[in-house]
Amino acid sequence: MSATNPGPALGRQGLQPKGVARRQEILDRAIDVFRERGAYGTSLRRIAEALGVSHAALLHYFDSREQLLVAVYAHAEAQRSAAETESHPGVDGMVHAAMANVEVPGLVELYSTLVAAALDGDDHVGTQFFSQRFERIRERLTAEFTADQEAGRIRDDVPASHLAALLIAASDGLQIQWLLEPSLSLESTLRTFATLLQPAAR
Amino acid sequence: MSATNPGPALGRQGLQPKGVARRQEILDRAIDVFRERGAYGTSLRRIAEALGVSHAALLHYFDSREQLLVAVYAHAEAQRSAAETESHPGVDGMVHAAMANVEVPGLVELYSTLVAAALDGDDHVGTQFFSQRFERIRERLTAEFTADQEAGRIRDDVPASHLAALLIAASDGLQIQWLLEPSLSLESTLRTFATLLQPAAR
DNA sequence: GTCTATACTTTGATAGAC
DNA sequence: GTCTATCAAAGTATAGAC
Repeated sequence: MSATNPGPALGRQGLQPKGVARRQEILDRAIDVFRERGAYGTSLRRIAEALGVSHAALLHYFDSREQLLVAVYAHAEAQRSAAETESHPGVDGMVHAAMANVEVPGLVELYSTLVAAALDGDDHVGTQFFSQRFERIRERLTAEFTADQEAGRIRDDVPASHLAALLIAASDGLQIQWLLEPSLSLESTLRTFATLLQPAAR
Repeated sequence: MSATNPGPALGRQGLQPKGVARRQEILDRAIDVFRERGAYGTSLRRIAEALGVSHAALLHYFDSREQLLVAVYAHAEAQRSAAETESHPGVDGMVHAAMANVEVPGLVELYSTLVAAALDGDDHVGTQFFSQRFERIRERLTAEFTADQEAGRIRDDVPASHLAALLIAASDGLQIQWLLEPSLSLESTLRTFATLLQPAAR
């Protein structure tokens, strides 16, 4: 998971600089709530209670609960991916990100919950966010894989775009499987995917 | 996704044969509700309304809403996987299953929602169900891949168990990405995974 | 602009009547 | 076995204090 731009529209529009700053405070604190209690029992009132404000106050900065949750996830992702993504490109970066994700309690659960909600037919906040997020990461990985193919570092008999989508899917899916069965090695299983990309030996 | 045994404990215990039959009726009808409205706005009262009963009646057969939803998913999965899985083993079976899943409105959303909830720390009904489901499918695929490796049909320089977990993860993740971006080809992308498994040519 | 107070609606769940 | 009644919690929306 990575992001270079948290994107706009993840909060109520037309806020003053002071309001934007306050919104950051809310997001910072809200993340802690998820670290403590997970994503399940995290109602607006719980988050508000942890912040020492009323739940209605949160809706002054976010149009809905879902918008707040998406903003929280985007904020958490942006906090790390700045340096993380660029330092470890390709498969290696995904391995590092995946391992970092599963160590933050509630983060994968939050991600999975929001993605599931984004699949709903109606237009949710999450639908646009995660569609764009998937597309952005696919494009970045496709470019990297294409370069790898041209340099002969990985096999070139498969479309780079397919490899990009597969790697994202594998990373997301393995994080879930690992949380339900920690005995399987998230790292080595993901690295096996990298092995599959090696050019036909000999 | 596959299942040979829907498993027990997906409904209130100690029901009479007549009650079990009624529970099947409820599940059959509940699936239709998901086909029509998706998983999002599917409350107990909505399902009950479609059945012509009160929401409290549903809770006579299921301990909670989540238990009902898990039973609905297990029922939907069992309906098809009986013949589906055995006729198409290995990667081919997963491709068929994935393509069938995304064509049932709300099914992937229901699956993703329940899996996300199963990640919660507290013991949910879904936690046990999906843990066992993942383990069962991983074991089946691992056995198939191991046989393929011994027969020289796929490369044997990677653990079959890793390939099993990767394939499940890729299938689950790609279904989600496809629902958010139908322009990418679910089938050919998944088949690319099969290509990666081919033994080192030449 | 920021926030509290308050009320409205839906929902999951329980208890007890028939 | 099913219903009605009821409850607590939650998301949402509005009015108004400061």
